[in-house]
Amino acid sequence: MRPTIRDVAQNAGVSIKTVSRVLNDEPYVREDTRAKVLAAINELGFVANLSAKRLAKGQAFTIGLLFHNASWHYILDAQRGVLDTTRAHGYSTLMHPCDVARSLDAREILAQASQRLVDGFVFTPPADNATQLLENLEAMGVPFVRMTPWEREREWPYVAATDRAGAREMTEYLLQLGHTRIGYVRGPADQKAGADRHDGYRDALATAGLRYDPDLVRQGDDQFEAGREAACSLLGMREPPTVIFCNNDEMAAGACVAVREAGLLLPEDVSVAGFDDIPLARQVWPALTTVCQPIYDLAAAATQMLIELLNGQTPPALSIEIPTHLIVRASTAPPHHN
Amino acid sequence: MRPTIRDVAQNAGVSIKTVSRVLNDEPYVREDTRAKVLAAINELGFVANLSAKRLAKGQAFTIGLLFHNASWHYILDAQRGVLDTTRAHGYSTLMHPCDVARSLDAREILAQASQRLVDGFVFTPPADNATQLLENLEAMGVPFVRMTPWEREREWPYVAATDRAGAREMTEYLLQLGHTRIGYVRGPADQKAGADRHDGYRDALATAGLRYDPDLVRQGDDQFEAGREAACSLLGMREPPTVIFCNNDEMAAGACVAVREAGLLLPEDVSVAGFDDIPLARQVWPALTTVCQPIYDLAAAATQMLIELLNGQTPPALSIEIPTHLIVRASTAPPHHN
DNA sequence: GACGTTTTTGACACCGGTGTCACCGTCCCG
DNA sequence: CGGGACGGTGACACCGGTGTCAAAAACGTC
Repeated sequence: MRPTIRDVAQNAGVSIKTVSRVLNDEPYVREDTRAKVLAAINELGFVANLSAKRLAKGQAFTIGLLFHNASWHYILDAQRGVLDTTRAHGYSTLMHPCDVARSLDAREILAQASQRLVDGFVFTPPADNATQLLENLEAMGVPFVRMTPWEREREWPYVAATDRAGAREMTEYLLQLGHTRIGYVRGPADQKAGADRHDGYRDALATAGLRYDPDLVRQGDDQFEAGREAACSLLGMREPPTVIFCNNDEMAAGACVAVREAGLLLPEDVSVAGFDDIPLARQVWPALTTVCQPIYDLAAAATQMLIELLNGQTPPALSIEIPTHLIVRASTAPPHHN
Repeated sequence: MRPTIRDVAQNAGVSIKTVSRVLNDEPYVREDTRAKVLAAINELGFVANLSAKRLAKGQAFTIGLLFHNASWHYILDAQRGVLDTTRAHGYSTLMHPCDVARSLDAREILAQASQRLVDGFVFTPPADNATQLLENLEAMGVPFVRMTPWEREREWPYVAATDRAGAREMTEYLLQLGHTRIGYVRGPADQKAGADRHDGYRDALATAGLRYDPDLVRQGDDQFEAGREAACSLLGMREPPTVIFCNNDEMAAGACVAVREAGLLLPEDVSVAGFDDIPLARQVWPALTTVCQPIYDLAAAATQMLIELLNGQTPPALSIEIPTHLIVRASTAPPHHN
């Protein structure tokens, strides 16, 4: 049998409460008592039982990380950001791939909170269509932080990248290269981040005095295949765009394939740009010009904020925006004039 | 306050033990009693507290998933396989990115078991150099299953793909295309799976009556950059290979870039082949010829086996091999004869 | 109706920690 | 020297379930 706190107490000749004090670095323990207890702990090889602590404290010391689609590359970075932060605070992380918009999954999420499996949640996008779920969590007093921009009127905490500014910067760069017909592949309709990027694209066009042309815009679901299809459709136009800017890198990789399949040269005939800067962006040829979104930092910040909320502290801010930056690689070039 | 089992008992007019019986579908509860209890549960919105159950049962109902490098694409598939299986059995999964060969990380893994955070572990490769850790776990009575081939003399359970046969099949396919100088990029030296694949490569050469030429072999660490460097080195030889077969897809993607950078056509001048069939294999251009390793199934099988071990059952087998299969895409072609 | 067997139920200890509060011993001060 | 403040400690209830075991109820048999 593994030793318990009672065994340690007996071995050290003190009460269990005193052992507990030593374990938790509480004040009011004399130095020599502390030493006795530590010696006993060492001698017995005692390690505290987390389940007992959780029960007694009424806390799980665990946060749930919700994400939609495990095939999304950036999830790995988000996971690392969350895991590193929780670990640093002595918390655990419960991964939960799910679709927050599905009521079945929403019920399961609420159950995890009810079962005291987790103390709070970090949502990665897309989580913009789960108002009902969020309201339920709020009513249950279960805190959460979302990794996605959010309208201001709700006081729900979030951490986001400067999506709009990032997309504007990319579009300005493309305009500067000389492109005037810039194809755009949007993300899912229900995602605020995607909408913001789209707005950034429009901002840059407007500033440059160019008309926003809906014919140059396609809708995708952020997956590779959607990027390929959207690009294929854009390239099939009578007057196709000279560059295709996608809502994320995975779709941009798909667009690259579509360019190749159309028998065109990349980037000489058509340029392609992405968003996110996931590892894939460097692993395709030519490497993708993209907007770097520091997902690890976003995730770490979201987790930090959540843990502060759990500890009853007031985080310095309930919304954080982390800047993106343009990364120019080889998939973009000035337009080909024939 | 959330209702407890005592509230339910009071509301239903029975003892807490009877409520517990209903919750756990134990026999010896009269139908009408069960109905009364269920009604009370419903009325109060009672959900059992998992922490209490864990303490009482002395089990965490959680397994730890250990993996080395979160940037490896196949980790996502492995995660899904593990998560789906644990969830189906009412278990949770604790992700733990770590380097099992580092003693600091090994200590943390042992601590997780001591703290009763987890009941057992699934190891994803590389975990071939952690004998010390595995022996400690065995001594503590903490079960584990490894996703990697393993020598037979140790009775440690594992789940693996048919790495050797898979690499042989690929090499035979390349030979059949007409290649005779087949470059090979090995995986890390301490991984059994990599060694097996290398053996499969040699098997096929031997069967075809070709000499194994160490000059055509490079060593990589399974990352993109290593594949690029290895391929670059191979292509710089006086008589370079006509195809480069890599230990995994990520290095193969790197090799593709090296071919491009050398100003060569892929696959007309040089072919490239990978192993694993991760999503990346379909997202580069041309799509990679590779060996499909059903990682999801491997992970699910490993988890299933672990849970059976935890429940004191004897799994049907303590080692499982899951077949791989060749996937021919566009990155391979007959050699260019000039 | 008495009795043995099987089903159904409850009292209560227990899992291994934490929180509350009373108590003891010192020290300081008037 | 009495009394208040405070550092240090322990007794014990408590967190919310599960396991044990004995008692009660239901059932069948003669």
